Amino acid sequence: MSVQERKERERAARERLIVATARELAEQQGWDAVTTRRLAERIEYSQPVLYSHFRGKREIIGAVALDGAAEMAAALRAATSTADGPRARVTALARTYLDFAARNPAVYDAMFELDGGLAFASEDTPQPLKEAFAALLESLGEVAGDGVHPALFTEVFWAAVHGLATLTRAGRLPPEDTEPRVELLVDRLAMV
Amino acid sequence: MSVQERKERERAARERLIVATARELAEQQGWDAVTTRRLAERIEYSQPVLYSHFRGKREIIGAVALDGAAEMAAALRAATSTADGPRARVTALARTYLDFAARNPAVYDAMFELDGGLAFASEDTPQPLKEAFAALLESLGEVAGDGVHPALFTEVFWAAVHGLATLTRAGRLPPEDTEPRVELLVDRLAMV
DNA sequence: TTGATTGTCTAGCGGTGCTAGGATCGAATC
DNA sequence: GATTCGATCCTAGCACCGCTAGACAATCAA
Repeated sequence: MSVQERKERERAARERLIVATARELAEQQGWDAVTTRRLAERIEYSQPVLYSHFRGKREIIGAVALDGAAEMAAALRAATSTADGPRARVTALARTYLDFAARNPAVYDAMFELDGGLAFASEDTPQPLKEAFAALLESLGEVAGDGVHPALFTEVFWAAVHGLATLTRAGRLPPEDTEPRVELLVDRLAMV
Repeated sequence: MSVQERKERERAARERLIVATARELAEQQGWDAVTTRRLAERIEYSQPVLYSHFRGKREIIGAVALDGAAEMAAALRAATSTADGPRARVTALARTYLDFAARNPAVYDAMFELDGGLAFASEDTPQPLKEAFAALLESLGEVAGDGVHPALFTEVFWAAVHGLATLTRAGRLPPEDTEPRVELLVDRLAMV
């Protein structure tokens, strides 16, 4: 019995290795560089091994996205917990969000730009994604304003920050003015 | 001399055909389906012909993006010109923008999601892109509010609408509540 | 009519995601 | 301890991708 358990442990470890390596490679050289061959070579197994863990490349991207979502949720929660007052929490939230996107571009892409085969905004949305959205909702709901549904407000605020993140990273917006943009956004949207 | 002119006309027509076909194919089956082979087959020429017009696939995407930018700029201008009052203009602008993105997803992707090799936010940004941004700036500058730089306000508003467009299309946001989102956004951001 | 130039196509390169089928290895049985 | 047998993994290969070299045909100038 113990033999089988050991095998399962090793298998789980290898799966984590695959996801971590994919993420690392994506952050280093972009997702285009994450080919099944390169990934297999880095983990020192042959290509088909990847397919014994994941249905295909898209599922690997999805796994990276889930890891990222959990990490981001934790970062957001940490940032908002140390700020006092609803207004300060929202500012910290926005800054942390944009900071995460800027520091982990490949992970952010996996979460929101690429197709990782994940379900969003439905019942079978994976827990880490719900968790990340809940972290947003928690702080943003406080400043939605009277008569505005917290979820609706969160969606709009999130969309705005997401837009800033992606347009900046894609070179559509010059990165220098990020801070005044955040201030303007919070100033106008948050009804403190 | 006339012979050469005819050839140039035919060549230009073929280039337009390539771009239009690429756009059509992308809207029908997504950009993944736009391969150089399929595209060549559709225009009834061999693959290398494409490379006598464009450096590669990315440049074809860029051409579609430029077409789309001109079209979008025209749509935005048309929408704002028939609305009266700054507030109504901004609402019309946002609705038209989201409508364009929803109706032309592949073109929108070419403009903002994919790499078309275009320069943004710099001197050598192609004219149609500048034009589209100018159309945004024209209406949004009116409602930026005192002491807020119009360009900064435009960037933030644009990012918000862009976020709504992409998150909705990627299934990250349910599409039903688009209208209340727009209203909330205009309500809060526009200082009428 | 000849020769050069322009235009286009066939064929092929190295790469991609993914998979079928055979080899190998380790655990359980005799 | 030898033998069976099933799980595990790898080699080899498929069809497709973006892109290009070089052969070929059509057109023009002399």
